[in-house]
Amino acid sequence: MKQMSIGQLSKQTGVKVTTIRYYESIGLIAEPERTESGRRVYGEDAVETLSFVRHGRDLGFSMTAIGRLLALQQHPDQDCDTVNNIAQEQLEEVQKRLAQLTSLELELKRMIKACKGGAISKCRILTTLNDHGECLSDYHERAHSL
Amino acid sequence: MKQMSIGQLSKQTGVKVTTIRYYESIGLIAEPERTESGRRVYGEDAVETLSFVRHGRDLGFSMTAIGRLLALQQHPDQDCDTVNNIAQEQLEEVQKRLAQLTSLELELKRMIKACKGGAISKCRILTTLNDHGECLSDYHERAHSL
DNA sequence: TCTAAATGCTACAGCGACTGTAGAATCAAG
DNA sequence: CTTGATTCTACAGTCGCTGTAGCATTTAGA
Repeated sequence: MKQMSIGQLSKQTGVKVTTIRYYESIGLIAEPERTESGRRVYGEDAVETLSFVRHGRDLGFSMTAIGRLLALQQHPDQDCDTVNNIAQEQLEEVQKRLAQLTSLELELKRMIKACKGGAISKCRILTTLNDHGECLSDYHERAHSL
Repeated sequence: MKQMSIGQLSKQTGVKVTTIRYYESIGLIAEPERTESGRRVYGEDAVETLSFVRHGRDLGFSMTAIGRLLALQQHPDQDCDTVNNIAQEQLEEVQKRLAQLTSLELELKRMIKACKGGAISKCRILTTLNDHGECLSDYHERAHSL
C-alpha cells in the first residue's frame, strides 16, 4: 500500500495541508499513523476520504452534513434514504439561495440602470439604498456573505 | 427632534440591538449621545443611516463596501462614479455566485436522480461524491457557505 | 559531506459579521 | 414598591478555515 506525506496527500486531493490538519483536529477525518519523528503518514484510503470531503464541500455541503455522509459510508448495508435526504436538503438550500440571489441581481440591475451619473446628491443608487420603500424586490432574508 | 433608545431604533430599522452596538464598535456608525446613566440616545438620522446599512447588507454588500458608500454620502457634491463602481462590482459578485449555484443545482439534481434507493453500498450519491471524475459540472470554485 | 531550502510539527490568533453569555445597573408599569 | 423588561460592558463562540511564530526534520544540490 502506497504511503505518503501530508504534502503529497494535499497535492493529490487539492486540499491544503493546513486544512487537512484542521479536518483531523475537528475529528472529521481519522488520525493517521506517524513516523518516528512524528510526521503524519497516509495511505490510499486517505485520498479517497479527503476527495469525498472536498467534493462535498464543492457542492456546498456543510461540515456537519459531510460528517454524516462519511459516517453513513461506514455502513454499506444500511438503506440510503438518509443520504438521499441530506442531498435533498442541500438541493433545497441551494435553490433557496438561488431565488434570493436572482432577486438581488434584479434589484442591483435596476439600481444601476436608474443611475445616470452626476452628483452624489442625486445618485439613484444611494437614494434606493436609503429608502427601502423604493425597493421592489421581495427577498426578506439576509444575503449572508453572498 | 425625536429621540429614541437603542431598543426603539432596533424596532424601527429591523437591526438587532446587539448588531447596532457591534456596528458602533467597528466604527461603521457614529457613537450616539448618552443619557446621564450611560444609555444610548438616537435621533432620526440614526434611523436613516441604519436603514441604509441594513438595505445594503440585504443586497449583499460587504461591511467595507457599505462603509465606503456611507462615506461617499457625506460628500453630496462629488461625482457618483465610485458609487456606481461599487454597485457594479457587487452585481458581478452576485452573478458569479449565481453561475456557481446553478451548476451546483444541476449536479445535485443529477446525483439525486441517479439514486434509485437501496443499500448504501450502491448509492449513486455517495459514488458520485467519491469520484470527482463522474462530476459533469465545471464549477471550480469552492461554494463558500453557499 | 555539508548546507540551504523545503517541508513538517504544535499552538494559537485572526477573518467576517455577527450571536450569545454573564452579571450588573437602570427604567417603566402595575 | 416590586417585578420584569431593557440596557450596559466585556468577552467567548460561531463556521470553515487561514496565517503566524518558532521550532525540528528531511531532501536536494554543490
